[in-house]
Amino acid sequence: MRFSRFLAPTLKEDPKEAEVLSHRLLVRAGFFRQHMSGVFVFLPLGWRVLQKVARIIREEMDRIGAQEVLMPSLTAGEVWKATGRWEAFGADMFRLKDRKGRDLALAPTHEELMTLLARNHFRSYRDLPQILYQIQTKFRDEPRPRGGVLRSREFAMKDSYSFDATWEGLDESYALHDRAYRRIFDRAGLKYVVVSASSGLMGGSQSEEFMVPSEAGEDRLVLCDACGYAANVEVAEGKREDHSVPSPFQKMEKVSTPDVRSVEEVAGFLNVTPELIIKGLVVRTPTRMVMALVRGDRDLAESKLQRALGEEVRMATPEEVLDAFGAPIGFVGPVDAPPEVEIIADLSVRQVERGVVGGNEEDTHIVGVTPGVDFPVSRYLDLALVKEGDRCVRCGEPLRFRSAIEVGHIFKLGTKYSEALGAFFTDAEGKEHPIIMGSYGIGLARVMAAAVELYADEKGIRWPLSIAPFEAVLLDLDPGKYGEITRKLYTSLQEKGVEAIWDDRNISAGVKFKDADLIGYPFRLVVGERGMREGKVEIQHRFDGTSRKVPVEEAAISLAEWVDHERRHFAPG
RNA sequence: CGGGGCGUAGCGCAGCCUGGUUAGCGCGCCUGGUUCGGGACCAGGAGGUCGGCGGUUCGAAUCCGCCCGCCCCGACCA
Repeated sequence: MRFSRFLAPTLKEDPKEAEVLSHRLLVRAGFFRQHMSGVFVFLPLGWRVLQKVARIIREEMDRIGAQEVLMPSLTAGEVWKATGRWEAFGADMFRLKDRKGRDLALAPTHEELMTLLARNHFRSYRDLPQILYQIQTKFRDEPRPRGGVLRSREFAMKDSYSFDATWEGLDESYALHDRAYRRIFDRAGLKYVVVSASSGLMGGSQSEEFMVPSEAGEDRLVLCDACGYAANVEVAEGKREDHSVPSPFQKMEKVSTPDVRSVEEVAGFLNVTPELIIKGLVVRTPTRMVMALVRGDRDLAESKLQRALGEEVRMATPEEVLDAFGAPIGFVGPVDAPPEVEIIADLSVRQVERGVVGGNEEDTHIVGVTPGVDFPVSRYLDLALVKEGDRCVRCGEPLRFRSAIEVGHIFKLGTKYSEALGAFFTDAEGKEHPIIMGSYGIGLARVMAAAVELYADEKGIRWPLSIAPFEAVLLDLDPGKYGEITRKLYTSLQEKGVEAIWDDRNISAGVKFKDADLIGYPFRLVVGERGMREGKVEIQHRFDGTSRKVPVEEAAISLAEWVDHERRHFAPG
């Protein structure tokens, strides 16, 4: 490819819509452009990277016996209604109607369609296990797209689904994916950690996320450097250093707290520390209302509560709270709560004596209350988010917190979708059972952005060889004089299987160097006056800057060998 | 959805507060010339519904109202 004929519009200045490093660099270097909020046009460079990532994924998915298919993006509303996700997805799902007025959706994911496929074709235990996957565009109307391609509304995703007859089979399919994912991310050159994650509702299910530590990431990780414990904050456990705090309140009494709602406000108003305050969070499940209590210095971990309740959980709306408690959010509490509302508390609450709770009356709190004495608690569980200062549950060492980009997620679905959509198989005894499923995703553009975040330097991007848009660039500094020599070099590199682009533009050398650094090709071969006086060209490695000068005749061979050597770092296995 | 910021040439910005000639600057683009190993120089040139609609005014990029879009923080997010 000649650069002069290649669409790679590089920019000298940062695009103003871009904040995070990878977004700025990828736009500046001409990999993609934004079309609208959360939607991108991938230019040749960006598309090449995506295809490289896709190729690695395909090879590794095929290696575990998965079969590639392609599902539609345009889907019938009924299938989502059948599993309840027509409602569950809410505004996150792009919806439309066809000319006959039929409900349609742009698929945000494909469990439903894959399950339907399984229902039609996997009828016997003899048909199982199976793994199907696709690389497909997903649509989610994110409330707030951000970080460029890190969270977008239309994005390419590899999603696979496993179908098993037994739970042991699911474990096996899950393990296959775990191994495949490690190989994929290793081959893509990423540094990542595998953390346990929220598995949602399908009780006992396992779920792990593949996370690339980066300030640009939206997820928070809890890590233990001593023993290797790693988890998403949503589910992380910690050893608490909680201690109880003496209370200034002698007896239980109502106090007027006009317009004092949050823990900070209450603490300030009553002149006590947050450790004396008990927060009451009201949540809804599909079947009931629950009040979760957490000590004022901690935050509720919704996914922990969800697991404890075994049902989908969401925060109750202000109206629902007012309805049930007769008091607005901010003043509700466990004392004289409606009897049908179960009161469940985080461990930290047990430490509170003569503390403060909401009064279930506007502008009122109750002080001097003790859990278990002044109000009932049906059970004490770990329901709080781990916080700074907590220690590792396994080894007791201090925990570390980090932001990260979620590039992959694997988890055991169970039978939720197969039951809802009637995907049953017949066992050896002729009995029917729901197919046991797993679901596994990788965000292709996130892999791209994560690599940029990981390795970029002040000059620009530094691609891992395996996902670079081109392996090498040939800088022809004087096309008039050395054009023919460079052309030959280029041809010979092609013959040797090195994927190169030839910068033949008739512009000053500085621009070519800057662009090459910005775009981040792993190797750069320079043909210019300085070297050619001695009949030599320069080959430089972008990553560490090492370079060699070699005679022109040996240049192609030498580069090809170097590239080949480098490829082994990213080789499968 | 709450809070904040922004919208002026392909890109990045100034001008707006305090209304008044042909709306500027840098980059990029075009033509000619000189350069040629780290974002060259000189000369000439093209390119604008000042996000949209409405209002105030003799006069609006500038003031007022509504709307749209984009970004950031938060909320939200198998």
